[in-house]
Amino acid sequence: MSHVPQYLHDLNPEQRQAALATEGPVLVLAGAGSGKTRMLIHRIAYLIRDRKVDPRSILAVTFTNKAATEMRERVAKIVGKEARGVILSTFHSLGARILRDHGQRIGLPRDFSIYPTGDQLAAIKRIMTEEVHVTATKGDDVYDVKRVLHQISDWKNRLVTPDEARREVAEGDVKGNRSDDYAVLAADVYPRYEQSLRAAGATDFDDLLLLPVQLLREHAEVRERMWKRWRYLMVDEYQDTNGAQLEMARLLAGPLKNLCVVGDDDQSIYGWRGADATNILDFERHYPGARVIVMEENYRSTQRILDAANGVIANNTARKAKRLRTGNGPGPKIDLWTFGEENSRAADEVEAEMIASEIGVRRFREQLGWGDFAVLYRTNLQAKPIEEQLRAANIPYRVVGGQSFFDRKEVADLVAYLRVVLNPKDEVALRRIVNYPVRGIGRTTLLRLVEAARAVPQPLYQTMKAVEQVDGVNRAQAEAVRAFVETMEELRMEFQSTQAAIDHGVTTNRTLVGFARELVKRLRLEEAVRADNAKSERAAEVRVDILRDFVASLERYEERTWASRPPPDEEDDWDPPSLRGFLERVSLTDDDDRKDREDDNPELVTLMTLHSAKGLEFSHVFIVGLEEEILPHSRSMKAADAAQSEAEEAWEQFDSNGSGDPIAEERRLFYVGITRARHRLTLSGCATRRQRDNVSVRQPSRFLKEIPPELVEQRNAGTGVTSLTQEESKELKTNFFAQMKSMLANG
DNA sequence: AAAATAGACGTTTTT
DNA sequence: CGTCTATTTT
Repeated sequence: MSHVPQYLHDLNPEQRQAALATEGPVLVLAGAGSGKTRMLIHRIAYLIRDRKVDPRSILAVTFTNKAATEMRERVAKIVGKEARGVILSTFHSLGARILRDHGQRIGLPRDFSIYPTGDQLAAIKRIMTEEVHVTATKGDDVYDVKRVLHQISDWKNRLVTPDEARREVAEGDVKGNRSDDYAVLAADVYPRYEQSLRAAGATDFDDLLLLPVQLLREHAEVRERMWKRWRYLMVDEYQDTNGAQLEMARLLAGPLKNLCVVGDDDQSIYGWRGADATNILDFERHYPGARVIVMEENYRSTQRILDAANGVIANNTARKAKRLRTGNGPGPKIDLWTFGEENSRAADEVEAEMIASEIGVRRFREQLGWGDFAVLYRTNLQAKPIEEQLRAANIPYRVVGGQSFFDRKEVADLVAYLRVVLNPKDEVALRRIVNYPVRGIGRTTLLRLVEAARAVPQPLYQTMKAVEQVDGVNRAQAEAVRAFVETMEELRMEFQSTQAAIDHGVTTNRTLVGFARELVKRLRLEEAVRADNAKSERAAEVRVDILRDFVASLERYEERTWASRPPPDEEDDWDPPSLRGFLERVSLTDDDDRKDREDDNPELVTLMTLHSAKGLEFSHVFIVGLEEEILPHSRSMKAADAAQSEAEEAWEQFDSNGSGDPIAEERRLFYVGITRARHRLTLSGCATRRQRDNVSVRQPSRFLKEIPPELVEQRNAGTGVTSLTQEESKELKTNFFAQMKSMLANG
């Protein structure tokens, strides 16, 4: 360490320390905006350039593909094309990769399917009705499929096997609470669900973590191979790891333990998905002798914004004490806006309009681009009024997240066909397409086929191939099934020869996209889409375009994969385009093509949830809907209440600061939102809000009073009449504003 | 088996 | 309110 390379002078002392600490376990507690990505990039560059480490022995895990891509680009800027060898991926993609290469050892086919959430629900629902014999009606409080799935997913994320789950439930020890009907039901469904996944040659998201852990635990040769391959591990956003990811990191780090984890316990916002902030808090216990580096210097925000953030987060106690500081100036005060109804327009509409016009004015006065602005909200629903007002004001915007392109019915149907072509055992996909487009294979016929398949048991597709041996299927129906199987068999053969040609480097004109187009044509999928939308010509064309867009994304995948082909001597990490590869991307990276295109355009106002905003920054940030039941969300409030009354029943002290406290997580979410802002932060809330067809009265978010009042400039917008009587609405607003004021006074 | 009509139902966050 | 679902009708 006698001489420090030039490029490391871009780092501050803590960042540099972290970048240079390449050997052994390292914990980097990196506050928001403290340049942790920058540190990681330089660390990777240092390993390659100065420690002469083979790039291929470096593995860096991030939480989103977007973060991984960005990191790769930035590393490439320093070290050039050598960056290619570094594996940068998400835990889930890494898991998929390990399973693809070694999953056969635990009985998983190479071409396994990945069930997205909708398919998981479909599978569980079927098990509930067919096997457990309970009525799975959506919304039914006792048998809500989603809740069952959530419980199973929670077990899987904690590496709890079906047997252990059953025991857990029997002992009444589910999540520290006493077990309820739900857990009992879920414990009943869990083993059957696992069985159906295995029978279908399928995994779900959770399996992409769980199965690699199983594989690594049980197969020493695989473990050792990984250890030999990856000698330097980095995990970003470590506070968001769940039990399975914790274990996967441990197994991969092996005896060498060159594991550098980076995170911020204050930004742990995925508890609902099984993430456990205790993982980062306990790192030093898990890895004795770990080096700990704290990065508190913030390069992003003004002092006022940081003071607000610090003020809010200080109310959480189960945390590593950190206090962000910055050399940036104080900056403008934080705006706090409150809205009431105005001229009978709902307050949330007024709020949205105000934000739209403010963005317009600021852009003009401060010479900014649209891309300098972001509007953040708790739930995707809240995007709607904002979108409407931005559109009305002719402000270009993009909405990040929300329902994915791949959840669109048109796309999901085509994906299902591709999945069956690749893996005919994939029953959820098969059932989705068996009568789409309509081909005379109805409910009854399907039921007979399923019964026959279960009786053997064998995959449904297998039974369909031998349809004439199934009882109770008449000739016309059998003919329909036979025709379907025949088409699918032809398509499969065609696919297999296409894939084989590609794999063997035969550069004929055979492409996957060519095959997909043929499939669409042969099955008349575009016609089917038009038929489904017969009422509106326009809607039909939009949907057909979506379908074509998806096919085009396959084409881009193929082109890009060829383009990224490395020189022959390092080709062992590269595979030619494959349908399996494409489908894997489709399920794990929510449509990166589209994101790439949008990110290239900086001239758009960004709308997104607080969750999606993590890791990003904007000059001007608006956080809307700062009301009780939105932030904190009503669901978290209910969960907190439930936890509290349970504790009271058990005569225990309710630990409102435990890292599992739902309200504390909501507070962190707010903290994440605040710290996205570089220059100016605007918070807003409504005194009333329209929901369904009635208007509800709102209370200001409790988190607002945690911001030191001297940082805030308050503005009350909205006067005039409402659909309520003038007096009522006036009173309502007076109350709201009075509350707001007293909070600020006491705060 | 498909279409049409009535009805319920719900609304967190996402790899 | 508007989206999806269940039931009924043809």
